[in-house]
Amino acid sequence: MSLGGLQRSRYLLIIDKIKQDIESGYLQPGEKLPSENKLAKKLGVSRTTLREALRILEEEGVVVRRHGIGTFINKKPVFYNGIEELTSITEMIEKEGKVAGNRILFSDFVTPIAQDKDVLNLKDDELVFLVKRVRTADGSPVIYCIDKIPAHIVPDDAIQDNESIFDFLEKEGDVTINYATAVIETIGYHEEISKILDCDQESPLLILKQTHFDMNDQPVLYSINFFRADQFSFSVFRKRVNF
Amino acid sequence: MSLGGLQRSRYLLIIDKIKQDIESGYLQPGEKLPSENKLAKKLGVSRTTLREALRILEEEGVVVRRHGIGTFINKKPVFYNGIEELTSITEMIEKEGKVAGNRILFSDFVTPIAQDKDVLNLKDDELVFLVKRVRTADGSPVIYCIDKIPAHIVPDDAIQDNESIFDFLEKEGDVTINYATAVIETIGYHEEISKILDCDQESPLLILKQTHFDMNDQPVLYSINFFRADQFSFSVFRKRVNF
DNA sequence: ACGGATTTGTTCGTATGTATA
DNA sequence: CTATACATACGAACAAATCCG
Repeated sequence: MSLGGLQRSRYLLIIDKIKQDIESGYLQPGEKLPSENKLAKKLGVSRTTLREALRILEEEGVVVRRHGIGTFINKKPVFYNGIEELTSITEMIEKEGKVAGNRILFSDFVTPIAQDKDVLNLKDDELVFLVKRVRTADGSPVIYCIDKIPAHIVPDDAIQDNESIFDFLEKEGDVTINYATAVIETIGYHEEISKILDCDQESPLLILKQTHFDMNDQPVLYSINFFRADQFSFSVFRKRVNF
Repeated sequence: MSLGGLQRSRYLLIIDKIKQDIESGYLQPGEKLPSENKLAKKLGVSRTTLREALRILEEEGVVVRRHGIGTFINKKPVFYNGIEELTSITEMIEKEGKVAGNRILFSDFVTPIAQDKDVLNLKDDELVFLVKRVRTADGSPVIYCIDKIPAHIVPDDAIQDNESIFDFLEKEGDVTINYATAVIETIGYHEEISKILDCDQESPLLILKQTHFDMNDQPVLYSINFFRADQFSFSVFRKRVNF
C-alpha cells in the first residue's frame, strides 16, 4: 500500500480536510462527527490514522472528544494566534491584515554584554550581531526590535531590508528556530523608544523578551521587542494541568 | 490478553516509570534512550503503547525525539509555571514563596454591563456576583482583582475572606474550572487602582483579562487582574507550529 | 559518493476495555 | 441489559531520516 509521491502524510491530509469542511460550513460548530469507524471508512483510512488526526485536532481545540458519546466540532471559536504559538513579527503584523515594514536603525557586530553571553551561551570573545530596527504596520511605527545573534551563525552578508530575522536565519544561517521562551513585561515610558514609536507619556509599552532555540536546543537569537500597547495585546490559552 | 484489575493504563505506567527514572538519576539529561523496539521489548509492551507514552512525554517537554536518530531525555529544565498553565492568583503568589492575603473591597450581586452579558453568556435579567479585592503578598498590595460570576452558580452565602475564587467555586459552586482564555494588556496609570496598589505614575500595570470555562465549555468566571509591573512578569513557552 | 544498518514516523488491521445513552 | 462510541493495546509492514563504513 504505497503512498506514491505523497509528501504530506495521510493524517495531515485528514486534518486539512476537516478544517476545510469547517471553514466551508459543511461542518457546523457543535456538530457531531460520524463515529470513528464510519468516518474512517468514509475517508478511506484506518481508524488509527483518523484517530491521529483527531488527536491533533483536539489538541488544537478544533474538536472535542467525549468517551462513549462522540466527537464534536468545537462550539467556541478556536483561540488562534495566541502568544504561545511562535510566529515572527512579520507574521503577527500581516495577520492583522496590515503591511509589514522595516526600518533598520543599526546593524553590526558588537561586543556582547554579560547578559548576552549568558543567554546566548557565547564562547569567549565571540561577538554578537546586533540589529536595532523599527517595525511598521501600514507605514506607521508600532514595534521597536532589538535582535542579537551569535556571530558564528551569521553569514557574512548583512541583513537585508524588509526581511524577517526568522527567514534570514533559516535561509542564510542554516538554522531552524524550533521554540522560544518568552517573558512579558511592561514599561511606562522610554526616553528614546517611546519617541521613535511616536507615543506619548500616557501610553505604555509591552515588552516581549525572547530566547529562541534551534532544533538542537541551542540558543540562536535573543530579541527584545517593544510594542505600542494601544496597538497590541497578547492572548494566551491557559490550560488546567493539576487534576 | 486481559489487563486484569489495572486501573491505570499501560502507557501511563510507562510515563510514570520514565519520569521516575529521571528523578532517581537512572536516566540522565541528554541521555539517549534505547530504540523503541528494544525499549518496548524491555518494558514488556508493544511499540505502539511505548510510542503513546513517548508522545506525551515529548508533549510535556520531558523527552526529545529525532527522526532517524533516537529519543533523548531533554537537557533543558521543563518550562514550569508559565502563564499558559492555569493557576489561581493564590498559587501564583505562594509559588514566589510569599504569603498570599486578601482584602475585599466590594462583594455583591449587581446588574451586569453589556460586555459581561456577552462574555459570560448571561440570560436576560440574570445578575452577576461582583467581587473587587486587593491581593497581597507578604502583606503588601500587589494585585487588584475584579471577578464576575453569573448569579446562578453562586451559592447563597457570600465569599469568605482569604479564599481563592477557584476553590470557592469548586467547593461551594459545584463547578470545575477547566481552562481560560486570557488577554494581556498594559496601562500606564489608573487613577484609583494605582493608588490602591501604592505605585506612582512611573510604574505601569500589567492587565490580565480572563474568561474561565468549566468542563462543559460554559463561561463561569470573568476576571480582570491588575498586576504591579515591578513585581510581576509573565513567561510563556512559544512553540513553532508551522514546519 | 554510495549502500546498508539503525531509528523514528506513518499506516494498516484487529481485539478488547470502558463510558454513556 | 444492550448497543454505540471512544480508549487502549497488540503486531506487522513500509517510509523516511540519519549514520557509518
